[in-house]
Amino acid sequence: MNLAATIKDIKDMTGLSLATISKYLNGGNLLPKNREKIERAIAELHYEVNEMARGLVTSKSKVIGVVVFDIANVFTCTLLKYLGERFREAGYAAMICDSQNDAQQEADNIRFLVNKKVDGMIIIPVAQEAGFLEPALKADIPVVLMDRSLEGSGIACVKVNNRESSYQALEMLYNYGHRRIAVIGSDRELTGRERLDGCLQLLKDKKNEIPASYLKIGCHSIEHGYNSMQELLRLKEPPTAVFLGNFEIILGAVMALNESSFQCPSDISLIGFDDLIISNLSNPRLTLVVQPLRDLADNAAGLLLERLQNNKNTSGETDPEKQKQGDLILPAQIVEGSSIARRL
Amino acid sequence: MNLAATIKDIKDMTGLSLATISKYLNGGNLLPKNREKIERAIAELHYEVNEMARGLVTSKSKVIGVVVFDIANVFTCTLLKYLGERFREAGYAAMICDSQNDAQQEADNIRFLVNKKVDGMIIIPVAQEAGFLEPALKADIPVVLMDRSLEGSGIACVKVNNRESSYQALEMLYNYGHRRIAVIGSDRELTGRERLDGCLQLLKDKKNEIPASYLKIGCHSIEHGYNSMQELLRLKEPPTAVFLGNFEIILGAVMALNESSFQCPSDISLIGFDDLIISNLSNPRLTLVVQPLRDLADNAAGLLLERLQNNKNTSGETDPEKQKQGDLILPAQIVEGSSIARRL
DNA sequence: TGCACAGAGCGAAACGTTTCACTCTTGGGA
DNA sequence: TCCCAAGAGTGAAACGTTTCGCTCTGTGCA
Repeated sequence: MNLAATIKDIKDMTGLSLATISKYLNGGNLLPKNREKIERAIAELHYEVNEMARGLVTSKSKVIGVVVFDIANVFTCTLLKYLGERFREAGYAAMICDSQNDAQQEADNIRFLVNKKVDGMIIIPVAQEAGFLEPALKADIPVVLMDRSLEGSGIACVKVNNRESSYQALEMLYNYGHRRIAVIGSDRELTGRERLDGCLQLLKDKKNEIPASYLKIGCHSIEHGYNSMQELLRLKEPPTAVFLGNFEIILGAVMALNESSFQCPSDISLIGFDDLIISNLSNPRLTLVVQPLRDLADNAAGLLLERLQNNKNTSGETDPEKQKQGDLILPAQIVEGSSIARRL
Repeated sequence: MNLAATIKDIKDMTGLSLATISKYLNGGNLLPKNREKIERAIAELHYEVNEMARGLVTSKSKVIGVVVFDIANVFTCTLLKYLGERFREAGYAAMICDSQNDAQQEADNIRFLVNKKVDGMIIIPVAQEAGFLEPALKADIPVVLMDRSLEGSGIACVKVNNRESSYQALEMLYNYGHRRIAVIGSDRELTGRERLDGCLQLLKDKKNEIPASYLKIGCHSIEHGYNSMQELLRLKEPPTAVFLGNFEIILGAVMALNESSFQCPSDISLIGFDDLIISNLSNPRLTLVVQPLRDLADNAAGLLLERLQNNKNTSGETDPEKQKQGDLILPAQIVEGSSIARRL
């Protein structure tokens, strides 16, 4: 039916040339009289730029691809929210792809976004090697990682100081007088390994040996948290404090604890890594290592937008030295609840 | 540098015409020998279709726009996950836009997606009137709503039976012997109003009058839940049971309860509307009205995909009667925890 | 042997922009 | 008064596909 108006219709209506109208659309200088004419025509015709035609010529889409390992969790979607805000301010839209924790799908996502000619990408990766990024790098699309670095890839990653924060979390337990400290964590992703590292380092530094049964290493899942906590509580000598490696583990562990006869913090103290919102639900309120999600998103978005800007200026001739930026590591913050008891 | 290969490079390499190669790309019939030639060339050149050029000609993008009122919550992003799965299966990608609970931004999002020439839209709206959808409807883009209908708009909405489920939830409290029943809810969105309606209807049907102070009507926010619960507990005669209208309200209310000396369920019983996952954290486990998120997403995606299919077949000549579909209403399910005590 | 027809391939136009290189106009300084 | 530069506008080519209407080839049947 009524096909969308094009620049040609404006030309017919105003008598101006395509080039002039294009100039107007892209913010060039025009005689006020012509400017007015065009504006009237646009209003009357309800003209809207056809982004595909524009994209075809400029090979820019004003779209940023965001690839996340799993979209259905609070960590991810809060980041998405903040990222979205930044991009929108800068005139970019976000195209969000969920990898569903599957490396194959992640690789597909990258290819898909390359085809869509996104101008840049933010990625929270599933894979542990940078190979899957090749299509993007080949197409000269700037990439910024979040949360999980790809070691040795030379691709910048914005993340939290997992190691140091976990160290501090365990230090807190230690300073409260705890010696029988258990750790439920994951060694499946870098993030988890870094957190484990931090925990083990503190124990080592304090020469606070713990039995192997206190070390529950699996993946970041509700199940692992649930089972591990059950096992810990069943021990002849259960720990007096437990470090919970991420949101899902907290969820599972608290569930197991709630079903048991143990009380927090009188019987068992808890400190968790991740989300703030959940601490509202548990009683007592959990003490948590909280990631500065807003800062993480702001920095990642800023880094990417800056690159997009630079790429435009230097028209591709980017200094390879500048590309090889290291990680940007932000401090996490311990927010105290009342889930840690003092032991003397 | 190495510009992406185009169909023309394949032409040069194979000696075939552009039309033939295009035919190959779109699944037409070719001599095996030519098919092979093209495949070899594609592999060698790492050719990938330029979606913008294709889109310019076909004015199809194979992208579905998803506009959500707020991206940073479990309800939304779980839906996004399921929707994404369906769309991916059907060869579509999702472009997700966050309206941040702001009608202005929502209208911008619609315009943006129309410009991006998305093939269809799924919308969980902020606005209560359908006006903001005009750009999409004008451009003949099929739209399916979720969770919140736009009354009188004639646009299909996939949602849960808020009224009936809330009715049943209150009935459950009533059947457990509760008479002093309070309701914390929202009248800001249709969803909230429907739930309130259901609650009030049960009270009416049972001729179970409650004091005005038991009716806490505000918005779906943590704050409203928190403040309302505090106020209820401070009453001379507090309720024995409370209905919590959505996830955020549950969060706030449980927080207030945890800080008080009241115990659930001995002092006060709870039933909440929304998310399953949170019930794992609270102690005791909450009894909840749970929405069938997977079904909601499957149905919404199915409805939209079907329309896209039909539009293609009939090339625009859609029966206006068919467009004016009513809402698709799915039943929610009450999942019992142990947050309701028996009162006799 | 001739004919019709289906299948395969082709050339060129079209999609709606941007951009390059050019022309025209105007006004100010020498 | 003349000249020049800056500013404003223009026509045409280009971006990488799809698609329309056409031609060519070869097969099977009468």
